[in-house]
Amino acid sequence: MNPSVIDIARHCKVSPSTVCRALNARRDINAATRQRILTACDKLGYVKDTGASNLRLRCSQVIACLMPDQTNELFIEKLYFIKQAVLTAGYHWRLYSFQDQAEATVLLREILSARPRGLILGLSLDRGLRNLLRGTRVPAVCYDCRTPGVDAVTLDRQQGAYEAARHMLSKGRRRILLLGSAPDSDRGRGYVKAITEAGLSVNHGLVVATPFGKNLFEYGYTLVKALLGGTAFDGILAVNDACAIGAIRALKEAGRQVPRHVSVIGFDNIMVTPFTTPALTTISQPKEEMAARCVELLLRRLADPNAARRNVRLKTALCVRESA
DNA sequence: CCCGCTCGTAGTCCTTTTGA
DNA sequence: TCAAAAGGACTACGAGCGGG
Repeated sequence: MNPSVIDIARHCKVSPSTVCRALNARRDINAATRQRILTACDKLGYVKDTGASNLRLRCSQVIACLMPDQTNELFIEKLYFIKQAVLTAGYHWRLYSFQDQAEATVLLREILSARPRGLILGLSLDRGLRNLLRGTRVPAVCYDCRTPGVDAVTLDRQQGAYEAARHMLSKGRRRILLLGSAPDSDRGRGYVKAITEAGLSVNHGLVVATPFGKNLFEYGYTLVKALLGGTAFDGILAVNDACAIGAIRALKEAGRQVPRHVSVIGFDNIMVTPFTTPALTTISQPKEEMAARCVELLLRRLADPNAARRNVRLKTALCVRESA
């Protein structure tokens, strides 16, 4: 049985309230008394019962983050900025990651039962889960996804892809490969818009959709390698930087120079790109701003649970690194 | 006598368990 | 079935004490 503040108080011959003062770094306690209590906590193996603490305070200080499992660099960077934003706002951060919808459902129930102060969701909720969320009244915000009735921060990928494709067209590229995105996806719509605005028609042989997988470096590499034998292209708009880096490797192996022979634009601007692949132009996600806006929306919802729902849509920025 | 520091008492929070 | 109790952390309020 874990010792409680009462046990610590008894051991130190003070009251439980004095122990609480010591544990919570309050000013109204003598420094020597505080040190004596903290030493006793260490000695007796005291661990705060957060359930009881939440009970007393009527809320927890935890902002939970439920995100899909991913192993890519972008995911790590996203989490880093979300965590920083949560900590900066003075809350604790807990990450829960899921592999499929079934696990997400189980985790969401677990999260809500712990009554977090807020929730950052990396998935769209179905009707059942929306009802669950509404019942607990835990304020939530969707990160880069949408759920009816829930605040959201999303990214305008269509505009990003549109600007990227226009950039390549302005450099004289006419056969641009859309690598990893379907024509009816956000990126695909931006691509199609730019192509048609330039008076060209969309060549469906230049649109290759790939499912999101564990290793997009590999996808980019193998797909471009396979295409190089038969399909002519002078530009690649890749679904993300990892895919683009794989594509560039395949191009190099085939003796094609980037960007002299083929322009390549990735998506996401992961931190490693400028060091590993300086020639790669990329469409930058404002990850830090997205995280900050999420927390901002949560705090707003905490202050006014009845505030009108908001969807903050952020723009991408084209980071041009190539010279061609 | 007043003020500030330190610490204790009593009561609160809400859900689950227990007992009548 | 329903009321009461339990669980642990926390704080509002107030008391004791010493120094100016």
